[in-house]
Amino acid sequence: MTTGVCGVCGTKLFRMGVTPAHEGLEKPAVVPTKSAAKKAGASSKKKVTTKRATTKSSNGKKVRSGNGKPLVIVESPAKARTISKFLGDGYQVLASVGHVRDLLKSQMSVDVENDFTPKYRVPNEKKELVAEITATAERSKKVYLATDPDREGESIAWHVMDSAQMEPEKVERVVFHEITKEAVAAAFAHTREIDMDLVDAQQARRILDRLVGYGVSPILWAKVKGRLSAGRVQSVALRLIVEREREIQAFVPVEYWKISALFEADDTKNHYKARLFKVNGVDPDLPDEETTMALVEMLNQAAYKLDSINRSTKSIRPGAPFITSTLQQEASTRLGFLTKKTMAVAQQLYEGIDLGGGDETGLITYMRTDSVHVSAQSVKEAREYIAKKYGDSYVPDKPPVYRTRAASAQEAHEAIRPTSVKRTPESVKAHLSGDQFKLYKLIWQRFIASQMSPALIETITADIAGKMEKESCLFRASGSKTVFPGYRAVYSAVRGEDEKEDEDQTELPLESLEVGQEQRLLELNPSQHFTEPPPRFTEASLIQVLEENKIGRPSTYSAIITTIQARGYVTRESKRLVPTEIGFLVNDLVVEYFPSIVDVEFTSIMEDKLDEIAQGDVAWVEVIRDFYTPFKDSLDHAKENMPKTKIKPELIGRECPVCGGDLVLRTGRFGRFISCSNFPKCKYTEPWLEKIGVTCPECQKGDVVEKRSKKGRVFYGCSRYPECKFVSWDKPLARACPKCGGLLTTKNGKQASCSSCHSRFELEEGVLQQE
DNA sequence: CAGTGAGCGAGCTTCCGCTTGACTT
Repeated sequence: MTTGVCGVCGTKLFRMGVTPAHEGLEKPAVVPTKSAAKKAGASSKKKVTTKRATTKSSNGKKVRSGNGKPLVIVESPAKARTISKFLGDGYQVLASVGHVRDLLKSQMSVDVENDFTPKYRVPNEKKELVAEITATAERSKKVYLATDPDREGESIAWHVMDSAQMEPEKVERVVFHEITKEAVAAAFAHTREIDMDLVDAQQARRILDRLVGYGVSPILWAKVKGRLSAGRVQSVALRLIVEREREIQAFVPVEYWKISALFEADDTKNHYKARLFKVNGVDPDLPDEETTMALVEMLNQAAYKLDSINRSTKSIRPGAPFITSTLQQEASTRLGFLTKKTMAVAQQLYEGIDLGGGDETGLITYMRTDSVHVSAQSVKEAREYIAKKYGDSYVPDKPPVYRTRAASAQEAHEAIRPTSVKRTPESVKAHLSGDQFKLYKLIWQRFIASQMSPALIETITADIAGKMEKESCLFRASGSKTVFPGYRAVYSAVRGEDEKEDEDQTELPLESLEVGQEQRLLELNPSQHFTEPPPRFTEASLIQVLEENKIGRPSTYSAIITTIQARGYVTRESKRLVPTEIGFLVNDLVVEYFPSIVDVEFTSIMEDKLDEIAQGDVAWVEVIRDFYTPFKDSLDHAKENMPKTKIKPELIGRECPVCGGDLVLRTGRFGRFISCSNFPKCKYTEPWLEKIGVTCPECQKGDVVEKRSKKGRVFYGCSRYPECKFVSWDKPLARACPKCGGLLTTKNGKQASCSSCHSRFELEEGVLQQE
């Protein structure tokens, strides 16, 4: 229960924490809470010592930190800095930097014979941090575990407590959903104990993933080759890509025809476009040119008049503020960013940018989230901004309510939004890189738009009836115009986003038309079309499907893509994901021998079970046992029966000039090379030249190719070597320097420099941006 | 800064989710 005392004192005490030191010093160091007061009793009323703590910590220096101050643990260092500002000098805040302990990496570390007892270890790179937390906690009277309010956060809290050997009686669990002074104060006023049911749900998830990953991967090593992997998440991702590719391969394009027309009303000079909509009351069936032309002939003879006009106004609501997946999606389609880049740039915006004052300011809220919820404070700020900038009509009566889509959402964070609406993109542009600015602008606009009124679009549909000797037909013309832009004043719609793409959309002379009026047919335009296969996944569209099926989490979406590429299962071809030979092979084996694991339903069923564990309805060991018993049979069956498969080397589609056999691509000590498939009988080889699409700047004849030095370093040379000796460490670009016409090269794909006049240019996806 | 290379075979690889640097290439 929130008592008046709690709420009031929490707020009050909190304010002292952030006011100047002289005031804070006279106040209790610990915010008294119901539970804290009960347990800690008098200790919470002690004054903070005036001695300055020799803290600085977390920089690796062994320092005597704490000085009895209460210790607060959060997950991220950036959050630690913010919280520390709120809490003031009376608290010591440390970041766990994610998990501090995990199953030992080098072995299964799950004792399946013994109730699946996990073997946890603090990894080497975390030992120093855990030691610091241990030492600080020892000196602190109180430890607040303020890790994220979700399953993983609860688990981190428990692992921190356990591995830092904290005395349970001085530990309190604190959760907040927003990082505002008020929310943090309220959270400290309502602490609780660690929820072991939630921790157990995380353990079950962790152990199941280990059993699957470390169970199936070694079978692939034995049957296919080393360094392959399978897992609950990556194997489903691979399956989706492979199945999509097979759909595309199996797709047979079907021819169809469309007929559009140009009409003119009798008494106007305006003409407008319409499309053939019905023939004898049904959809036109035009499979080939012959049928189409026969119909065109008939349509030419018909008499037309306006049959009906329908006007309607639809209201289109703005999209919800960004979450990780939607941000990745939009940054991909609007900015052309890969997910990794989106996340890296967002991280920079989150951690803080120096806006000139010397201090770093976090520009956005946390970027790994699945919640569309935004704080009341930010909504208020946005509404004031919108009213001032655009007028009251752009502010809806009530703030729009958005529902979090992913049912598995754990709502640990807010949606991704600007930390202050007042920091408009233009006002901070000078302090941001090009990419930072673009992404910040996108996030800022999306959030503002999400708090604005719907756009009002008026659509007009006119049906023109044609009468032939026996048959009848109907043409339809439609048009739309924006009556009120609403949120689109800020965040424009991508073409075809909400209306079905309709190339026959027309301007609106339709307004002057009247029902019954005769219409003159000016021309008929038949056109040939073919049905198209579904598109290959992009990184962002794959993530969208995974998210809809609750597979993977915001923090791992980008890593999933990286993994399946690192294993060689998938490559990227002009931003689309394409399975490789080995990708097909591994997928088919996993689908055949472990069908339940790669079922898209699997994770969702698992999540339901985990919820039951978190509710305390079932013990985690039972859930894991129920899963493992049949899974163990699948493992044994696969070890026994899965065929040993050799990977065929890739054919390059040319014949061996020596023996006439097929030439194949192999990988050797110095990278890829071409050899004869009849090796060792035929020893023919030739180098594999990786062309980068640039002609040699020296001889103008050869292509620039990517090569590796003996030390493994990549360099670029001419394909006509040794005749032409052109070489370069930096990658040459196709475009010549706009200033002097010299050779442009790039080191990192982000900046180009000219090798003769040394001008520098920014690159965007390999394309030159004018300064 | 570069004209070769594979075959043997011991020992290694691997999961998902939370979070950032500190490292070579």
